[in-house]
Amino acid sequence: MRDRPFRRSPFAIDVGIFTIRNGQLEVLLCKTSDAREKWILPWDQPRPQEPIETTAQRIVRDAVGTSAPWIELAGAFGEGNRHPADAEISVAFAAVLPGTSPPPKDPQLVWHKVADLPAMTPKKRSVLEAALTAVRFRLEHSPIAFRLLPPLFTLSELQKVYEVLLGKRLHKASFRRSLHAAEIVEATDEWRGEGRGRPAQLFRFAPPKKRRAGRGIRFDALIA
Amino acid sequence: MRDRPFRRSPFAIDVGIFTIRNGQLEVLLCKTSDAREKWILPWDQPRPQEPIETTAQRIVRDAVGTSAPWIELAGAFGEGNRHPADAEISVAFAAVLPGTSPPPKDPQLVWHKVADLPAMTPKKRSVLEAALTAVRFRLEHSPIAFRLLPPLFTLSELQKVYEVLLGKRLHKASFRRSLHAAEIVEATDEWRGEGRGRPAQLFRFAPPKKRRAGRGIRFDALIA
DNA sequence: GACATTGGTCACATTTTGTGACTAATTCAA
DNA sequence: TTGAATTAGTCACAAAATGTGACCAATGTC
Repeated sequence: MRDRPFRRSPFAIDVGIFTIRNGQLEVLLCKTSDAREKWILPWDQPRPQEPIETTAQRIVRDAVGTSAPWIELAGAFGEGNRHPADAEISVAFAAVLPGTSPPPKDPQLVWHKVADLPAMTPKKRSVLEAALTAVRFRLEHSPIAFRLLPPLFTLSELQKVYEVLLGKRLHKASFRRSLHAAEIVEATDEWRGEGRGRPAQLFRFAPPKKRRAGRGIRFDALIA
Repeated sequence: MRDRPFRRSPFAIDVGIFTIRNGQLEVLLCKTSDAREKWILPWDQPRPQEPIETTAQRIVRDAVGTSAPWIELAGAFGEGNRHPADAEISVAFAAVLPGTSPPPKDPQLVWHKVADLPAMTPKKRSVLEAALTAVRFRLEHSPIAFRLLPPLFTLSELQKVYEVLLGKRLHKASFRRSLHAAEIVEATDEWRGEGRGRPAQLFRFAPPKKRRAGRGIRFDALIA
């Protein structure tokens, strides 16, 4: 995010950066210098010739020091000149980071629980909603959940990520059965003991080679 | 689509307009004045203060006289000044029309079978691919298939739409069972005889009131 | 050692889906 | 007029996927 863009540009890139910490979904917001304590999403403008995905990743890097293991287009908005740089159009991206990522580099950047957001303008808020919707929506088609975890993780941790994103409890046996059937995780020979309870085996994400042909139509997934 | 934009604007809206005619998926393309006979998607630039969804619908109306019953954001592209109006960013929408829609108003606009596309620049082509992907991808969450049909349709027609979009045959009994279970169609007391064979009952789309809570995770829908 | 806690698996009931075969209503040709 | 061809619509059963409770295993705590 820059205070003085080196080139005036009529569009802006906003990025909703999400992570899970302490079992809660959080988003990285930026405090404005505005007296009314409004918060906005990290943003910037594309440099000349810069692809917008590159801009989005640059915004993430500027905010937390590393690029996001998952990032995707979430929406586009005509803004009516309300954006900080008077952008007429803003393009929103959604990104996720592992919960183990380093803290923000700028004190104006603060992680906020998605369940307890601070004051934002309705417009900013709706951009955030779009990013959040994109994350939840792509959950079953993109390996988002795995990107919210470090390379090695336990199956309980993975299940917890799904539970947080879906907002509902899952049954352990069902969850693991689907996981193994899809051959989407690979067991390592490492185990982790986390204080009390039996130690858990560590797994890594195994990108699927070939997708099985999907089954019939699911009309019950239709909205409106 | 305008030849001389009344306001220079650095971004453009492209719309992939799809329909199904004669059992084939088709897209509406515009012939450029270029000697090399390249084809592009219908496009325009937003007017001052105009929301981009409005621009997209205006492009559809200008092309075929009616607005699209379904239209949705499909992608955003940094273009590196290759767009006809030197746009740096183009926002792509995907739209569908019933196969019964009137023919294009401009002779430069021609329906092309998606399975047999004419010469396009790689960039334009990838925008079209993005629009097509958006249609296929949203198929199970948006009532797209119903928007490709007139208000009253037979179940065989609906099945055919799904088969064309999915690129595979479906089993009649399964298809209808899912359809009725989701209460997504409503029988009318009209019937239509189409030459030979038993007449078919006409149905209308019944927007679902309440979604059933989805079942477990489908890891086999994950890509890459 | 008993117990609480977390990980991991199993078996079985229930639900959903795949599939072929069947009946119904119409047109067309002999 | 009859029967083959064609398209619509339904049924029943097999196969597969999912929901669910119970169980055993390994660790820390008291």
